[in-house]
Order: sequence, then C-alpha cells, then structure tokens
Amino acid sequence: MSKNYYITTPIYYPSAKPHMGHAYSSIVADFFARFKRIDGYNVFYLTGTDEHGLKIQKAAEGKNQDPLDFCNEISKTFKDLSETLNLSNTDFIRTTEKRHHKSVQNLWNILEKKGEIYLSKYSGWYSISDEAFYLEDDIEEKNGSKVAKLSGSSVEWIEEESYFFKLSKWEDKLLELYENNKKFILPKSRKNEVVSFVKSGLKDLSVSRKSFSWGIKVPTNNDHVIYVWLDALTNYMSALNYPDTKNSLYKNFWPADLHLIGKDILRFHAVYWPAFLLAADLPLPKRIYGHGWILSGDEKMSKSKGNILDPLEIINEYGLDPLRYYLLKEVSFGNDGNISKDKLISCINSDLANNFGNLCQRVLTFTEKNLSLTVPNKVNFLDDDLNILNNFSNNYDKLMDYIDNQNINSYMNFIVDQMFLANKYFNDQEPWKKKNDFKRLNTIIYTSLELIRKIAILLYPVIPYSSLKVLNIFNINEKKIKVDTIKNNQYLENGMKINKINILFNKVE
RNA sequence: GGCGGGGUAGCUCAGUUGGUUAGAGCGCGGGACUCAUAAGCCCGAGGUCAGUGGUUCGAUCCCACUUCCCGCUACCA
Repeated sequence: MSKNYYITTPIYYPSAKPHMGHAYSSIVADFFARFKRIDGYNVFYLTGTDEHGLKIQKAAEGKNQDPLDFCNEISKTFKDLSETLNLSNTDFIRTTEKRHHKSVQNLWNILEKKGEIYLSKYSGWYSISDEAFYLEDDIEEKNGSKVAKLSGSSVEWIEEESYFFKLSKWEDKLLELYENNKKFILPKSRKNEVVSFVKSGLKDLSVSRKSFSWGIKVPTNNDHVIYVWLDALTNYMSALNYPDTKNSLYKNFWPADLHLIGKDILRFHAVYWPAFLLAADLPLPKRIYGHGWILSGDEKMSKSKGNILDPLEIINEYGLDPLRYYLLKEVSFGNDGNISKDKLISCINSDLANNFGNLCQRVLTFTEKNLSLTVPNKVNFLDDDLNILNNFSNNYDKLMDYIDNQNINSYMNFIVDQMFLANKYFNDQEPWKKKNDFKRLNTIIYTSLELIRKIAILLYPVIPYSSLKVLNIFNINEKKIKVDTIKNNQYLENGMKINKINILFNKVE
C-alpha cells in the first residue's frame, strides 16, 4: 500500500498583504511536506486564500472595486509568496473558485437535509464600529445610550434571520474525541484551552448572514450567505474534489493528516470543523496543530511600533534559506517566537556559514587538493569513523518520531549536533597530517563526505535550495533524495567524480 | 473573576517519571592547531533552576501559599 500524507496551511485572508505569520505557517508546512516526500510518501500539500466575508466586501468597496477583482489582486500576492518561499505545495485553492462553491454547497445541503441546520433568529447588542455582538453584561448605559464597556462604542439591538448549526448537540462527542485521541490537538497546552471551552458549554452556531452578500449563497435560500468559517474550512476537502468522494484525490488524502494553523484560529479548527464533519458523517482530520506567533523583539508586530519585518524584505536582504532555517530552528515550535535582524544574522553566521558552510568548504577543498575531487577508494572504517557515522542509523527511529509529533526543535537540534560533531571529527582526525597514510586519509575523507551527505539530506526539508546545492556535489538530485539513505554509511560510490561548489552561505558582516 | 500554561546562565531556550559537580547555542575570557568563509577544535568564567513553607534520607523537578508574565473565557477572522 502506498503511503499518503495530506497537510494543509490555513487559507489566508487577503484583506491585506502577506506578513511574517503567513510565511511562517507556510514554511513549517513545507518542512513537513518535504520531509514526508523524501520519506517515500505521496504528499498533498495545500495552501490558498479565504476570500469571502464582510471585511473583504468592505475593503473592495473602499477601493471602489468589484470584490472578485480585489481578491484576484491580493490572492496573487499570496500565490507569489508561495513561489518566493519555495513552497512545494501541490495546489493553491481560492474560496472564490467554482470547485469550492460546489463543495461548500454540497456540505450545506447534507447538513440541512440531516436536520443539523435550522432557520431561526439571531439577536443581540451589536456594535457596527467593532463589528461585534456583545452580551448584556458587556454593555452599559452612558448618556442615555447603550455602549460597549470595552470599546465604549455605541451598540444597537439587532435581530436578524439566520440559519443555525446544532453545535450544542456535539459537545459530548467532541469531548470524547479529545479524550480518546490525545494528540488530536497539539500542543497540549492549546488542547486544554479547547477542552475547557467545550466543557463550558456550546451554543448553536449561526452559520449564515443576511447583512452582506459577498460569499457563497445558501443553496435553498439565496437571501443568505454561508458563514465564512463553514465556507473556509471546507476548502480542505474542495481541493480533493469533494463532493466526488470516489475520485482518487479524495480517496487517497482525506482525512487530512495535519491541519497546521496559528493559535488564533484554533477554535474553528478544533471545535467547529470536527463538529461539521461529525454532523455530515465525514471522516475527521487526524491532527490540528496550533503554532505560535512570530514576534518582533518581544512585541507583536504592528505598524505603529514600526517593528514590522516583511518576509519579502528579509528574503531580499538575507536570502530565503536563512529565513527558513531561522524560523524552524530558533522558534520553539508551538510557542511564540522572536525574530530580529540581529538574531537572524547571528544565526546565519554561526550555524550556516561558520558551521555547516565551512564544513563543506574545508572538506571539499581538501578532497580537491588530495584526491582531485573523487570519492576515495579503499575505505577502512575505524571506531572513530563508525561512532559518528552511526549516529544517523542509531537515531533514525527517533527522528521519524520527532516528525510525527511535530517536534521540529528536536529534529533541528539533532542536525546541529551532527554539524558540530562533523567539524570536530575533521579536526580531531587531522587529515592534513596523514598524507603519508593514504588508507587512513582516504577513510577520513570518505567519512567526512558521508557526513556532509547525511546532514544535507536532513536539511533538505529545512533549506531546500542550499541542501540541493550540497547534494549536487554527489550528483544527488531532488528526486533521488531518500531519507533512509542516511542509515547507509557507504552510499557514496568509490572513485566517483564529485563536483565542487562555491561558498554555500556568505557571512553577514 | 474562572480555567490553563509559564518564570532555569548576559541573551534564546532544552531538561529533570525526585538522587552524586543543572545543560546547549549565541555572547565573553584564555589556549593549542592550520584543511577551511581569521572558519573549526580545546579549556574557562557565569545560575541560591521566581520567593516562602511543606512532604521526603534527599526537590530545580511533588504539594500549598505568594508574586510576576502569558493564553482561553464563542459568532471580526
């Protein structure tokens, strides 16, 4: 049986240009997608844009534009970002596409037919400027009019006809799901939040709006537009040609293995989405991972603070792979992380240039001078060689486990440890003093080349461009990369001609 | 307010199912080497593991309290 893996990013809301948070989600997802591919999986990696809703409609009106034209423009910036980030996504879905409309309306019809959706009235105190409803407790009387305590903006009583989804009905089933499937929501701290939220009681969810029109129409009542989250979440199935559940994409890839999302949209994915699917009697995704935010310094990036780090600017200045490497290694995955130029530069110089880049350089130059760029023959491993080479086979299962638990940091730590050890190995073996002992010299070089190969393979999901440059030394192209070859200590063919490379990472002064 | 998470070296973070000298990277000080992007390697300085009390032969790790930080507490997404 072939192994399949389906991973998704959130679909991004294109009310403004992409920022570091979008880049982060996408890069992390790309890391897993690429890893699974070199581990022999068929991978479907989906990203896209979520284009409906009042905000978009208003933003378009503000620019005197048709909403779709407006979305076309901004969606393209997200698509461009995918290219810039070197994402290996299989598809890019937009909720304004026909295939998605069909999919959402189908899901709606099922839910309505099953009696999971009913027509009623939504009412409450609404603040137009806050775009939010408030509870009785959250408003107060001021100068004779009702205002929201938090914002002080005036509220009015609004009643609107709306369809409701019977969310309350699924409370126990959801709790059961979280209980039986301990890793359905990760990290654990976020799971606790969701559980306590559901335990506190679920109310039925309003899933249609009459107050604006930019969205997918309720099939049985065109006065209503389907609630953006019911719309948006369904994208994960639309891309697999749902409602055609017989086609190979759907059959191979649904349910998703991993919905990777930011912590701010956890509830929609961990509560509403499984409830919709349960109600429609469809299989549930296997895992929801809510990652943290990328902060600038210690603060949330914001225009007023002037501390926004635009991913495109960073990439222009320092390159893509350094950014990818930084986000994956330096951010404690699951928690909020920091990025600053100083930290990025320090990371580039010490890890990429001085450590790994220089390792490649010293070994290759040495091979050039002493073996005319060929893989040595007559290799005879001693314990010193095997000790370090075997780290990869000895820790192989652990590495797989890290990936399956989204333990990116342990994975990265392993790589960094091997970089240090490889440099130390080369240092301790002092091949420059072994010019009279060819057998030993050859073995040291062979071992060093193997170490570079193994490290580069593990780095492929992290920094694909740079990894491929390194692997090209050994004529290993992208299609030939298989992660399990890191268990092989003699993958490199004796006598094979190898290719020189330029400086891999330039230091930033 | 309620529920949850957290406060570990100058900085960013690991870790301990309780057990002799608490870890890594970066930064800092010193040393030996020279294949290499003056990179790499070795050695070192630096922590009352937030505070107080308790359980225990023994707590950074368990319990209680105190204090500080953060998240969630539903229909903007």
